[in-house]
Amino acid sequence: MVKRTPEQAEETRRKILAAARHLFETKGYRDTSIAAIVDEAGTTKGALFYHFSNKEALFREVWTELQLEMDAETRAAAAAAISSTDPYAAFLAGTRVYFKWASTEAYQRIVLTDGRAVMGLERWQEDDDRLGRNNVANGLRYLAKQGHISEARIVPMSVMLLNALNGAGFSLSRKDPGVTADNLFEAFEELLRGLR
Amino acid sequence: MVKRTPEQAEETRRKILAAARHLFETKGYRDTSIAAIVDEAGTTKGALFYHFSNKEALFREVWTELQLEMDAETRAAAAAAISSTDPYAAFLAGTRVYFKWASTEAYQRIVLTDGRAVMGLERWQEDDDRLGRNNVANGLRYLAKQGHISEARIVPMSVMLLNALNGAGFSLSRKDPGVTADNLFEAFEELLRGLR
DNA sequence: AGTTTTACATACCACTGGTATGATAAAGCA
DNA sequence: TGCTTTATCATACCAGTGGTATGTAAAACT
Repeated sequence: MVKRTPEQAEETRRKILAAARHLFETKGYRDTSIAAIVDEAGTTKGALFYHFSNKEALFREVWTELQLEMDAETRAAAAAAISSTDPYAAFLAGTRVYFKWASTEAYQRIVLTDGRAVMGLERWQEDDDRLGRNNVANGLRYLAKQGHISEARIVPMSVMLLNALNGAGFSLSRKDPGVTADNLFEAFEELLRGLR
Repeated sequence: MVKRTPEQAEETRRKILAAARHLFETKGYRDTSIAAIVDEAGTTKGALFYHFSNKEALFREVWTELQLEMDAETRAAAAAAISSTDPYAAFLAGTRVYFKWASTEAYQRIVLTDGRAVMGLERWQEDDDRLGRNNVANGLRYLAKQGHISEARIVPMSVMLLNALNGAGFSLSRKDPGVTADNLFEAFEELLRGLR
């Protein structure tokens, strides 16, 4: 049988995505061959190239999947932590969750490491802007309205703080001596609250 | 003629390195084939694989070359800027130079983007520690001795500040609206001086 | 002078991402 | 219901890739 019902087709597409995500997360983009993906998914190259135009497009879908999950979780955490006493609370809750993501091997491999190299810089920046950076910028905008940070600094600060968190994630997973998750995040909080 | 004098051999090795560097900088690791490198270098695959064990080793040499150049320049700038009035002066001078490097396409491609993806994380971290991060950590150690920053924060802060600068470099070269080199670096300085 | 070693050049190979073609069952239509 | 079309793959194939094996000539050494 070669033709399936739409539900069956959707299922094979899902299987391919799952296999690709698993392999990209554990072995990285370069060391994951199309053959390995379809093997793990239990299908063939024909199916893969029918559902995805090429390896890079498949990767981009996995990338987006991860980013959307991260985005939803951080936004939810920030929204849940809005406080009337501490204006930093919501922002810090969101960044804390992001930091947790940035400490996972999956996020590091797919988003922070391979993402930049595989997708061109242009595309990576486009999409990255929409998610991580926009969230940080929005958080900072809120703090700026309260007068805790300069309005003109929102953009540069959002870039730097987001990358600071990325670096913190790498540092944690590389087990730098004397570094823990709390340790790192407190340092980040100090960095943030130090802004005028 | 197939065998050359040692000087000639060193020359072809140099040519291969130069061609590889040029192509890695402009096209990236993945889009640069061995054939293209030896073509630009005016030699053959035999020569390349005689001088370098594989494509990754060749890349790592280019990577190290760039890092050493950056390292020398930043250290020199920091040393030249030591001031008796402002304890931050030397550190800021060094980071300013590093920021300049982080804004170039070459450094972004080779060190910040492809380096992580090509070399494994382990190797990248090893070498990165020796250079960029160690310099930042030393600068912070100096500030800590003067009491401008907590001793316990040196490691986490060095990671985060270095990555903040990397992000700033990307932001600049991507021409984020309302962002300039001075703009970004002033924000970085604010971030640093805000630390207790 | 003869032998060994260095510095390549060339031919070759397994594998890769991607394409072209073929096959078959579902869906649309008369 | 029968016929055609089309969606969903499976298979065979291809150009290009990083890497290896082999050949070879000049330098270096004894």
